[in-house]
Amino acid sequence: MNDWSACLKFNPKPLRLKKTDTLFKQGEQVQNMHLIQQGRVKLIRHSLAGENIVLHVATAGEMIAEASFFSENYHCSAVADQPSKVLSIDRDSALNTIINSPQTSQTAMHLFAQQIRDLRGLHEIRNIRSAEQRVLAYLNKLANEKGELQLEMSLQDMAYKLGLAHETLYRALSKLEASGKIQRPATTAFILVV
Amino acid sequence: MNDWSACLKFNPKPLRLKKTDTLFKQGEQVQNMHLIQQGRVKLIRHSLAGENIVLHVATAGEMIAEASFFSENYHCSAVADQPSKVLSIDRDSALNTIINSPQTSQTAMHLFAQQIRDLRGLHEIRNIRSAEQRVLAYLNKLANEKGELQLEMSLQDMAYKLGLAHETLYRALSKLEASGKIQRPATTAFILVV
DNA sequence: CGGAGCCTTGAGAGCTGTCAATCCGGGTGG
DNA sequence: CCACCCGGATTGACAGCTCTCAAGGCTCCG
Repeated sequence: MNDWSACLKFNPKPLRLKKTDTLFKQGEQVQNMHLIQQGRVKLIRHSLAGENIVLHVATAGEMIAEASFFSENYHCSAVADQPSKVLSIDRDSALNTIINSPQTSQTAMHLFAQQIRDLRGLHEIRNIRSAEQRVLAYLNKLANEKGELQLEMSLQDMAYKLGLAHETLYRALSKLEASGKIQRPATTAFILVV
Repeated sequence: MNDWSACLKFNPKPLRLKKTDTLFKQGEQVQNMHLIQQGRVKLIRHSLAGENIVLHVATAGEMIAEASFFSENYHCSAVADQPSKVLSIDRDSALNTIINSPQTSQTAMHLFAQQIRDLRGLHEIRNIRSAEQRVLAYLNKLANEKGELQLEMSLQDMAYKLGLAHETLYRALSKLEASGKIQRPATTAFILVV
């Protein structure tokens, strides 16, 4: 759903993370922003009681720490939940670039607006009660004009995004396929039938 | 959750809408952005088949048309679903202001980042399966440091945001009150008990 | 006074979440 | 090269929670 190519302007550094690798820690000074290209990163807040609250699970295509963009310290930690590829952007230089270049400033706002639209869209889809209809709406959103779709994430990630138990997603997909509404050339590839 | 005071820089015009009043129509040229202060506005897309798809229901505190910020035409219509108060900001002047003033540019990005954080937070709360726990998490998020909270929307709106049937929300609130976890001085006022 | 919209509560069906077991493919260490 | 392990994908069974449908009370407003 996202096209981060515009981010190339910000001179990103590619990173590779193994599971449990830490991207940044709560309280540290903000140095970078990150775009997740592949994998899954958990944002965790350590409470005083020692509990770890999962604030967010960021998946491929998401930008993290944009909330920290204007803050001096990270207010949560980021830990890879899977082997992941991340683009890292130096925050200060990005901030300077944005401030000094109206052009770049617009680009940045585009990215933000894009995220907002995506989140709203997902929110609306999650208001659909029926698992089958919800899944169908999501596939429709992601598919190209031919109705084809190669999922860029695991089915479990998709289930998470849709707010479904993964078992429920599997069953919904089976039913959709059985009723002929979709075809599955591969596990994570789909074709929507009119 | 939002503080739009920063928007005063953009010289907003206050509007009042009755139910069914149209804020803007799909296809029209984008002229304004809007902040909803009170009420509820539906974003509707008119499909070729003549169906009206509800893209989003925006409630108090939300900014709409920021997706259209960089687009020439509205790609959906906005209709008041309730008597509403809206702040209207001239899009071109806002755009100019933002482009020419690094300071204002940052303000705008703050607003966007804020929206993203809010949406993510809501998303995470909606991953909580139990209605009771979900409601409690939401109340916690909205309450002040004393645990007090005056809801700025109807319970039905809250149910919508949480992805619950309103009946389910009523029941969850009753149970929370019965078990002593919250108190309700008024229908839409709450006190969280430790 | 009447209507509209919101709040509330009841009853029942059905869908979804949970628990469990199995299969499968890729990656790793021996 | 092979056995092993881990995580994802599937499928089954079942309980329980949430949704839906219904009905009634309440408040605000014309």
